[in-house]
Amino acid sequence: MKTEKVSELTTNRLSIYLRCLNELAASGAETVSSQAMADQFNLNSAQIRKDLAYFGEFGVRGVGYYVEDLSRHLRKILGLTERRRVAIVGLGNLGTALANYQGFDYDSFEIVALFDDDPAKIGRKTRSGLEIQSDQNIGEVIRSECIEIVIIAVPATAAERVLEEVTEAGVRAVLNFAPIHLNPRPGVKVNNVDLTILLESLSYFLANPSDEAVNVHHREFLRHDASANGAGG
Amino acid sequence: MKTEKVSELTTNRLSIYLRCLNELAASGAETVSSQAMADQFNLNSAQIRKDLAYFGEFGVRGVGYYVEDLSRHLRKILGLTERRRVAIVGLGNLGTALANYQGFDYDSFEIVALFDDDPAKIGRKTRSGLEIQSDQNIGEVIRSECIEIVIIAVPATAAERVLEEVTEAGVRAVLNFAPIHLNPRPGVKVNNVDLTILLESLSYFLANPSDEAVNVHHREFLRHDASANGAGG
DNA sequence: AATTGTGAATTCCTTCACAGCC
DNA sequence: GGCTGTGAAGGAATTCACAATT
Repeated sequence: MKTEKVSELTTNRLSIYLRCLNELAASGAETVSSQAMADQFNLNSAQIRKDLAYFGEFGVRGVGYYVEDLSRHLRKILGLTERRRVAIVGLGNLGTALANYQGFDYDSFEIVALFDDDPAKIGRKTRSGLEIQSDQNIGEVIRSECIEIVIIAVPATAAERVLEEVTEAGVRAVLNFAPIHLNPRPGVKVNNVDLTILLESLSYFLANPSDEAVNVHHREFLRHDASANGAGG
Repeated sequence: MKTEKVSELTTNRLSIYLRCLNELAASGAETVSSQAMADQFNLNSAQIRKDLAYFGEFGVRGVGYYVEDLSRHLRKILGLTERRRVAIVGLGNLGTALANYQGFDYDSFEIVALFDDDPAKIGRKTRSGLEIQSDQNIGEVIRSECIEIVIIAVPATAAERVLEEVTEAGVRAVLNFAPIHLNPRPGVKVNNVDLTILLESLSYFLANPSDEAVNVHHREFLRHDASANGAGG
């Protein structure tokens, strides 16, 4: 186990490995080798071993990794053993979709508050029964509800101010869907999903034919991109 | 102007520069220096100059870049001078939100078809008046409507098959929101938005306090992922 | 004087290759 | 024999620093 700083490229891959392990566990596999995982994602087995080695020695030589055991370790490393309270700001199309999205792991992420500035929306409830609140109260509610993660789904023009407010209230983790570069203060992390960049990247690809498309794809996936995605701030 | 292969990290940044130039143009600025742009996004001015230099010599020494001129070049490079026809597959919460999303540049991206496999949804129209079609016809419609980009917003279990079908129909650019790793065939590009990875990355950050948060943030944003990115696949 | 364009240096990330262990 | 963990090598992306240009 090393103490040097771990790259976000590495930690993002941990999520991918965890997903893989979940599937393996569901299919009844007891152990898995780094090579087997690497094959699934078209990446290098040494990279998987190295990624894991930043956090400990989880494998057994000659055997591989015990699926359940490694899964438990990764969940711990990723902080998924605690449930994080999440708020969504901006209940337009995207915000509403996210509020109703069934794909989150509700053991790890619980949406507990919704904010909007449109009086017509305030007081409405989403399918899950959660009520949309006035964004006048953001700071107060974030504190009282112990919200740790905020999803920004407001227009670009409002995003900066929202970030400012939630940061002021102590939030240190933000997922931003507004197509704008946000400058968080030190100690605050913003992950960006920038649909404009993602689409323009496809446009570039279509406009500039290349014969190495697959390799490009794989590299970018496994680095993210964070990209997340996409885009980041 | 070089002929070597351009990294996707570079081309994604072009989108960011273009957005910056749009704002500058709106504010009436005639020229801009790489340093001025770099300041806005907390990145290195040499990187901007180098990114641009892959595609030509757009600047004037001692002056900087002419905003309108560089903007035009970037739009051309990114293929935004042509309008791409887009389809969305899967009209759940997310797909519907995307179908109604107002943030796209409609000069460059036009949503022209919606597909779902739920008989209850087929025939319904979105706010924009576009009708949801049966996904039985995906291939046929993609060809007849000349669709170049497909947005996958179906559950993870269905994503692989959708990719297969649209690829078979000739689509080479895909934006995937399903939380699964897709293996596109050569010549097909898939950009991924993996909300699971993006959230888990925030969870990791919260679980592992570090004092270098801001730097990490900036680096990841400007590289993306990815992420798209967030996440990629 | 200011700013670009770029070779060189640096930093970061990935892959190789093998010793060590089961 | 098979597989992990990792030092060393290789490759890629960023940043430095300066010559070239207006």
